[in-house]
This record gives sequence, structure tokens and C-alpha cells, in this order.
Amino acid sequence: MKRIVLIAGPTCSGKSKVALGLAMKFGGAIINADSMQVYREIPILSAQPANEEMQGVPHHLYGHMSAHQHYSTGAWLADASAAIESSHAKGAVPIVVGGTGLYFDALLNGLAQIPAIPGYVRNHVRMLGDRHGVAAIRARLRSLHPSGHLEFECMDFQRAARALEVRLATGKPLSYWQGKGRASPFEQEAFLPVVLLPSRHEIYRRCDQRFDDMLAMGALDETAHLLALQLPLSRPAMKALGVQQLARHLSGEISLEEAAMQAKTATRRYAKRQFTWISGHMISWNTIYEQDSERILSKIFSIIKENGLTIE
RNA sequence: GCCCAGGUAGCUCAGUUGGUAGAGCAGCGGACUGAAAAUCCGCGUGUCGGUGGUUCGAUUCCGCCCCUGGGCA
Repeated sequence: MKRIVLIAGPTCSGKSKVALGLAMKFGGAIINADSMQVYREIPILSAQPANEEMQGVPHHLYGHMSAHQHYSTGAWLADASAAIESSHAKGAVPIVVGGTGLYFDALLNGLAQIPAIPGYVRNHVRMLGDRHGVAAIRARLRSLHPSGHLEFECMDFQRAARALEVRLATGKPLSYWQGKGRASPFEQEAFLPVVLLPSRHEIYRRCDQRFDDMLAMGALDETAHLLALQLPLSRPAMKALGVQQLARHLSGEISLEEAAMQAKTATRRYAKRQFTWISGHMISWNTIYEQDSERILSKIFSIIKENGLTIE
């Protein structure tokens, strides 16, 4: 059985660089596990590796979607699984790298086997939420439960909307489907999971620096082009960190300095959520606290040496 | 030098007719099964500029000092 190397970590932890180093040493193929780097219109803002940075190493699922589209965890799992299999078939070590915790969770544990939700049901539910708020979604959910039991007591409209669309489309509650269990498309033993965990202070420092770098690389122009597409704000790509802040600067509402400050703040909050996810979901992973990419690489090399890239 | 306005949380400020104080933003903690860079839940973190005085009790009233703005010289 061939290995699947996983490299997770908060934003700015140096994952991409480390993945590239690994791929060059072992003949690997890099597979993106970042929900924003899939959109081709935002290469700078989502920090996608540039072509000249790829060093001839195959990179999959970077910019393969349009910002017009609505990607999802399920779609990613299917794409990533296919990329892993084709890498194995070509004799390359698949290296899955990214910061989206839910994607790694789906890869490692699978997703509940829920039938696809028809687009009209999904639109109906989202429109209900947009117009009348979470309360309307919760009320609708409650009305579908004869027992009066409410699955979603919280005000999380995204999850409430998911529960409602599943209930409407399948006739069964979300908990029914989730209760049936789930399984990864791959053997657990195949995974070689590594999480990079530099200090929070260092991550924050690098995030601030990186946003300034993004501006220098043309993040403003990129935002202007994205805005010209006139996409609804609900499109995932419109929620990339920095887009809303730079949009407000472009419309004259705030200064560039203010926009940069707000974008940096939003990035720090995102990193904080990633730290929380990691501490709750990646406890058993090989954890590397180093900050220097050479030292990280040598640690991963020794982890790979111990575990091997193939197993019986 | 004189006059005026201020000095309260990391920042901007509110407030206490004298009983050790609260908003927004920032920050911190947490959740997470097909939007996840999303979405949601929770938490004030403080020598109330300093020092004397009055008082049972001062961040609040009074004196002096320090600091920051503005004005007059």
C-alpha cells in the first residue's frame, strides 16, 4: 500500500514550501487542501504558489475552479481522492497540503452518505435564510419534526440551512444520515499526517508581513477584477480574506491603510480558529513546532524514514 | 508664563448627585460531517495620571504636581 502524506497547519506556517521540498526529494505530487486556493481568480489573495515556484512538481486542485462556482467539501473529497489515486498510479507520492481542517477531516473520516441535494432545494433554503434569517429556517425545521424536537437550537444559519435542505430533499433529518456512520475512501494506515505548529506570535507576525507582500504583488488589481464579475456576496471566493476590506477601499469608503489593518485582523482571527481546530482534531498527528523550513523538512524526513513511503 | 479642555481597559470614549466602573472596536477561549479563509457560541482583561487633604469611605469634592491638546502672550 502506498502512503498519502498530509501536511496541515495554520495560515503562514510554511506548508507550501515544505511540501515542495518533500515532493522534490521523494518524487511527489502536491494536492491542495485549501478551500480558497481552488479559485483561479484570486491567486494572490489566496496565496497560491506561482508557476515558477512549482519547480516542475505536479500541483493539483490549485485554481481549478472559477469564482462563479460554489465549491464544497464533498466536491473536494472527490477531486482529491482522484488526484491521490492518479498520483499513486504514476508512482508519485501524493502530498496533500492545506489549511482547511474540514477537508482533512473528510479525507480521514469520510462524509455521511447523503444524496445530492437538488439545486432548486438548495436555492429555496438559502433564499429563505437571506430574506427571513435563521429564525425562519429554524421554524421550518421545527414544523417538519412532529415530535417537536429541534435539531438545531443554535443561531448558526449555515448549519441550520444544511439541516433543512437535507430534510426537504431526502425526507429524513440530517441526524438520520449522519447516524449511519462514515468512512474514509482510503485505508487509515496509508495516511502519514503531519501538522506544522509554529508559535501563534510568529504566525501573526508572518500574516501581517504577507498581506503587505500581497499588496505589493497586485492584490488591489486582483480584487478589482474579481469585483468586476459582480458575483453575489454569498459566493465563497468573495469571502476570501482581504476581498471585502480591499473592496471598501476601492469604493472610497476607507483608506488603504485601514483596509490593510482590517484584513490583517481578519487573518489573525482565521489563524486563531485554525489553532482551535488543530488542537481539537489533530492531536494524534505528528506535530512539528519548528519555525524554520529547513528544520521542519529535516524533521519530516526523519518521520518518513521511520514510517516508510509504502507499507504492507 | 497665563487661560481653557482633557488624562478611566490595548484603542476611542461613557459614567459614578462620594459606596473601587461599562460600551464599541481590538483581544482571549470554544464549537465544527458537502459555503469551512465559512458559520456560530462564550469571556471585560482596569493602581479610574501622581500625591496630599476633607470624609466612615475618594476614581468622583478640594489643593499641589506631572502629562497631552488648543488659545493668549
